[in-house]
Amino acid sequence: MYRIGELATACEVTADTLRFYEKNGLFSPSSRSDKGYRLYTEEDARHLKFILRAKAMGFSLTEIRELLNIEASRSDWACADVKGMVEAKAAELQRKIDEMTRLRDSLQELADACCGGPESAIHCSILDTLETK
Amino acid sequence: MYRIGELATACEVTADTLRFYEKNGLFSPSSRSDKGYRLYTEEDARHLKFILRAKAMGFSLTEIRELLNIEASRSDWACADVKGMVEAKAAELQRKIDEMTRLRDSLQELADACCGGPESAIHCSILDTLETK
DNA sequence: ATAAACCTTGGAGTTAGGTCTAAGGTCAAA
DNA sequence: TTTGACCTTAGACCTAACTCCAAGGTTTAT
Ligand SMILES: [Zn+2]
Ligand SMILES: [Zn+2]
Ligand SMILES: [Zn+2]
Ligand SMILES: [Zn+2]
Repeated sequence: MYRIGELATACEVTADTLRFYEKNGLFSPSSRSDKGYRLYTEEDARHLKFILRAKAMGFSLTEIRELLNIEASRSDWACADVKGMVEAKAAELQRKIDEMTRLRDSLQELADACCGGPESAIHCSILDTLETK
Repeated sequence: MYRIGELATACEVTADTLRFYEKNGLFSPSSRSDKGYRLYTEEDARHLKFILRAKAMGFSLTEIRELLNIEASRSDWACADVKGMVEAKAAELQRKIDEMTRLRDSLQELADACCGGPESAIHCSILDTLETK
């Protein structure tokens, strides 16, 4: 049995984060000590690692809650459901990547047009563009 | 002279947003009517458009405040300063793009390994990976 | 003259994912 | 036995960029 600080340290998060996850219905200790301390089992630890892996994959806590529901009763779901979630997330990420790429290109174009020299910015093409494009 | 709602409509933002920008030191009306209504000039409108263009380029309001300072006294700055800001922003964006691309690839890999079929997710490789990788 | 549409202010609420504080209880070591 | 490290709770605070509200004053159209 781990106490909250031990599990937190082991998983490189803070105890506050674990309490936050608990309050938000992602993850609770299997039991409490007689004085009210949270006690986590190895199984709880695996549970937390699942959450942290999903988070590292870019899932929001809300989405992780869905994944946990599926994981908790796998037989009620189809592979198609799970794959659908992952592909939707990948597509969402792709849209953001595209958007940011366009932005980066615009910025690079802006930067390329500026001489970048040490003289006064009175004639700076970047400011001119922002002012009047 | 535009009143706040007129300028907001013309620039496709809300009056609340303009008040918010004012409260945060980005942009104020040149004058007020005798009853206290904000009155904006054409110059103010250009000012706002500068802000909105910078925002569309991905600059935060804090960064836009800096850009506005530079724009307000161009001769105190060098092209190098301005170009530096823009390139730093482009680099920051690139880092985020790289991060998201890695994430997207991981998700795609996860999805590719799953059959995506209609049968039960008991054997689902996605959940297995999240559980035990 | 009155209703609709506008404007003012200060301040609260939103989202996401925590982070921190206060005030107190518990446990292990020296 | 007393320090120090740990734990408990409720609830406030943080960032970013708004968004909404209440309660009132003004302007415009009919
Ligand atoms: Zn130059
Ligand atoms: Zn320049
Ligand atoms: Zn399958
Ligand atoms: Zn599967």
